Amino acid sequence: MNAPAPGVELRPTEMPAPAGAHAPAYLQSLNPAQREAVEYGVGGADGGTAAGPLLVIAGAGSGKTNTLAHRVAHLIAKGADPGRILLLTFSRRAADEMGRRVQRILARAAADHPWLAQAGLQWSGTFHAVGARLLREYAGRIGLDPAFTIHDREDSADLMNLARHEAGLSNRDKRFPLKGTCLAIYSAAVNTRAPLLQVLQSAFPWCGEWEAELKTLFRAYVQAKQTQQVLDYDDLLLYWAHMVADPALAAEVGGRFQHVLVDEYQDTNALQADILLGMKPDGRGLTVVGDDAQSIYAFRGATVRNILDFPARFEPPAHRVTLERNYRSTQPILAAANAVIAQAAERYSKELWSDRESAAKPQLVSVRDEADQAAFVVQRVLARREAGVKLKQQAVLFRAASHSARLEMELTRRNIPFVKFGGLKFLEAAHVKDVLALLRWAENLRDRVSGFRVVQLLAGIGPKTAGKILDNVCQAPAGCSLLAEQPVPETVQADWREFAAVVEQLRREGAPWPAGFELACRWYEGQMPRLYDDAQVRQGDIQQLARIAATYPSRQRFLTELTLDPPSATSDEAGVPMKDEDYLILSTMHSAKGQEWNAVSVLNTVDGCIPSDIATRHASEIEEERRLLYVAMTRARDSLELVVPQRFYVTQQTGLGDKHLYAGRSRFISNRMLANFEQVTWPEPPPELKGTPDSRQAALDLAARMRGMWE
DNA sequence: TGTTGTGATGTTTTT
DNA sequence: CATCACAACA
Repeated sequence: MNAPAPGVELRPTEMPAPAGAHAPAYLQSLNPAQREAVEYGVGGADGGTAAGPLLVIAGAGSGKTNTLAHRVAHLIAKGADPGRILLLTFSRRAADEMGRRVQRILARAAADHPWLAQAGLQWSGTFHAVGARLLREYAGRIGLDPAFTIHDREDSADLMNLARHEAGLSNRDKRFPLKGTCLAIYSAAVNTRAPLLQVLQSAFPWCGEWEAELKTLFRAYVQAKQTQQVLDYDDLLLYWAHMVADPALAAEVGGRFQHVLVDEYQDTNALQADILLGMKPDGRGLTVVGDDAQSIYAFRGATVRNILDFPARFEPPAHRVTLERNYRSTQPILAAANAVIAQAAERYSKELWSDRESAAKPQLVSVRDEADQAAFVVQRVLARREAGVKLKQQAVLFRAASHSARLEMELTRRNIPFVKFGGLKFLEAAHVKDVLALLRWAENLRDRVSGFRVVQLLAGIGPKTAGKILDNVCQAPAGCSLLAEQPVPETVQADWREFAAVVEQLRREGAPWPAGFELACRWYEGQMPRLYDDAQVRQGDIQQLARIAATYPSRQRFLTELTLDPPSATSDEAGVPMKDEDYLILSTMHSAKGQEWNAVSVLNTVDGCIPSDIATRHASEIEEERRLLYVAMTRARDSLELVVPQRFYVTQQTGLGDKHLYAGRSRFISNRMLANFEQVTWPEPPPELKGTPDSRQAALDLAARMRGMWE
């Protein structure tokens, strides 16, 4: 789908630092390329003056975060106003980390300029979080209620479903796409800014026949969101983009920020690119950083073209700096990772190198099945801990959240603490959503999805009654919600009155927080035993939520920030372990982005898992899976092992059968690459079998050869 | 009208 | 296995 990438010239990054460098002491630790990225366009009498656009191509482990942090600190040290720097990161976690580093660098610089140590970034976060903040501020001028609530993906899907039913699309003779699919299509169209038909043809070909109906549905969905004053994730970007498409507002919003810096630019989409261009049309003050080889969010509309085409979007083109020196991984690990990415259909001329010599190649470990895989990983993890590597410095990565189930059982059984990132279900649990729906409805009575959910929690109220109540409440004049006087069935009257009183109290002006949470909880706990058999277990989650709620200053902040930045980790026990406790990291490959560990184990390096068998329809999807494996491998500093179970169970199977598949090693580790790995079989084959051909191994080799015929 | 059971169907990654 | 659509019951 893509034209060949523009070549990125190799430049020697290992030149000695310029003699007699006049740079301040806090930049001495950087290599020349990094320093160029930090200092480009900064300087002169007034360092706050914004120079032309800058693109930093930063390979994995090339000190990208550090470089960006130095650039921010340098800008501030040279006179830029920290309150007028906008730093867009991929996650809240990344934003916090960046803020800490900037502080540290400034503290070092503060020896010369004591006032610097106080400077803190005020505008840093994800595109979505910054968008939400700007939209609330400008709400009055763009026709939004500043008290709008934000729907997460599931809420959005529920609203889509409502619209879907109302449009009469749910009972056709031919099956209409389900709510999740509808939302995915809508979201793809919004984020890629492409016409619906094109989105359908390229990504949802089986829904092509429904174009007209989908258009109708999306019109209804947008209408519903607007009357209810709710925004979905995409709206946070879409409204922002439209806001800066208006010249006057664009000048105002863009002018607030002297400098805009974007991290992980390879994972931004067309809408985000338009936002940046809207705010900084000539690119002055704009810095983007990323690595095309690590683009792994195409499923969310991200396009690697953003970073590839960035220079040419400006006149004169953006300045480009490439960071190729890797400080993270040992040379053998890097060689293996380079070999994997070298197979990519579209190659970008960038080859990472490291001077961290090591004799240890990454291992390709053959195990019998997933049980052995879990046992193997646990054994290795413990061995490394004995050797002094903290559990926190070790990570186990996998393609899909469910892949770690076996390992989690084993860890629990052996009392090894762990924290799992990605695939979090905490906010998706029905009871957590119930409580949030109550709070969100209290925040915004027009939010139909929340209201619909919470009202039906009462015994005796179903969809029909709930619908009527919501209609009445929405039509009531502002400020008088008439909650208590709803036409509920006789049997529900008492319960309803109690419920209405709770909502009224939550809505009262200046209701204290987190006392409001307690109030909502107390009511909800009364309903739980009736709703769930396992109310006891679920109550624990509610208490967990209460602890989280208590850390926010207000209900609005709590609701907004929880949907935009849900707790990223779960552990088996309630809550994240104590900070000083040691625990093993489990993470999806996606959530591992930007992180690094001393030791990394990759689970299920098997065709069907990576690449995922549901992502092999399109060549471009397979390419993304390849980059995903590359991202996983480049997280490792000293030790990397890819585990290949010869046999693994089909995760979702009917009944109690032991349906399993024999799958080969991931196609991304081709035979030619085997020299980059040390091949290990675990457990070690018993001595009497050594030398005799292992039938299973032989069979697999043949299979590989069959596949190789078509490479 | 509301709740509960049955059979069919999709199924990853995340702001 | 979880969700959805629909049919049967309270």
